[in-house]
Amino acid sequence: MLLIKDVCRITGLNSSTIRYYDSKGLLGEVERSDNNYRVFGKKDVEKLLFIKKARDLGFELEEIKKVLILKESGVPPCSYVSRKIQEKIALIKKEIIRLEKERKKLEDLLQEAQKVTGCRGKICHYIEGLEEEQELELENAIK
Amino acid sequence: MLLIKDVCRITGLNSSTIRYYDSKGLLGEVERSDNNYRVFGKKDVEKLLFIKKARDLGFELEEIKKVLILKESGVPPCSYVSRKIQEKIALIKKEIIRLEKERKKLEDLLQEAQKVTGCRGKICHYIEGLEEEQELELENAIK
DNA sequence: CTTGACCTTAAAGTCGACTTTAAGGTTTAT
DNA sequence: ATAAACCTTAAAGTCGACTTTAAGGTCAAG
Repeated sequence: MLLIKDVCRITGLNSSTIRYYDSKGLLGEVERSDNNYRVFGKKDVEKLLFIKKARDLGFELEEIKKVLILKESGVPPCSYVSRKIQEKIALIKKEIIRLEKERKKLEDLLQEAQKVTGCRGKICHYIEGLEEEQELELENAIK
Repeated sequence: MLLIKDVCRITGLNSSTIRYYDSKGLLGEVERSDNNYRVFGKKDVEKLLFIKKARDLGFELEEIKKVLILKESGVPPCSYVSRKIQEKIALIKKEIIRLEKERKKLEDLLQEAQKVTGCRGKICHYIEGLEEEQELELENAIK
């Protein structure tokens, strides 16, 4: 019913992205016309819109593929999806904590380093953090 | 004074990583022995420790290279580094906000979807978010 | 009959920071 | 003399989700 450029228009996806998804097996069997053009139906468009949303939620193509395959084979994918969403939330929480630590580290560094007038440190005291402890170790290691 | 494996021991870096940094020009001119082995001095080890710290703070190799080159040519890299740190803090803030939105989105999705009993949606209502508005558009687009 | 707008595939390129592999040279100990 | 433990380079592989390129087939309009 639809050729690839129509599907691009409807979904907002790039034609090469759609072919890529197809090549990765996310669309199952896509119908072909006599001249070997892909012919997309309503189901295909639904799948593509689904893929787009799932990608936007941070799902990987492999995860999405699994969902689509479960669905295709009559198994409700909801529990899998629900679990994945919970995993993603957990990962995001972790990542936020990591970033907040990172941010604090950088802010502290900036604060500390700005107290100093002029340029200190072997290369740059902003990054080296003014420490001198490693000095001795290094000297010893070299000799 | 030091061969690469000694530098690995001191810095905790992999030998191929050190060679990689060298190949990218981060170490400047590294001395060579008669048999063409790299011979590292105190300065080189300092640079490598600096690179390690900077990488840990989220600096890219190209940024670090610039710092090292500034330093080498006698220009204090501090103002560049300070600016980069501020940029990184800004990026991290943005990223945290993005992740918090993402997290809220996923949590809302989970909450909403769990109200429903059984499996709804064309593929999975967890991801599709129960909406039906797009339905008509799609129907029209196909015909 | 040719131009332009479609469509196809396979393969390579992109991003960054490495890691791995292949093929080989050096040095030290046994 | 040979094995072990170093060292070297260039090139390819890795991760994921694409994008781009090259080379070519199809189809309708002018």
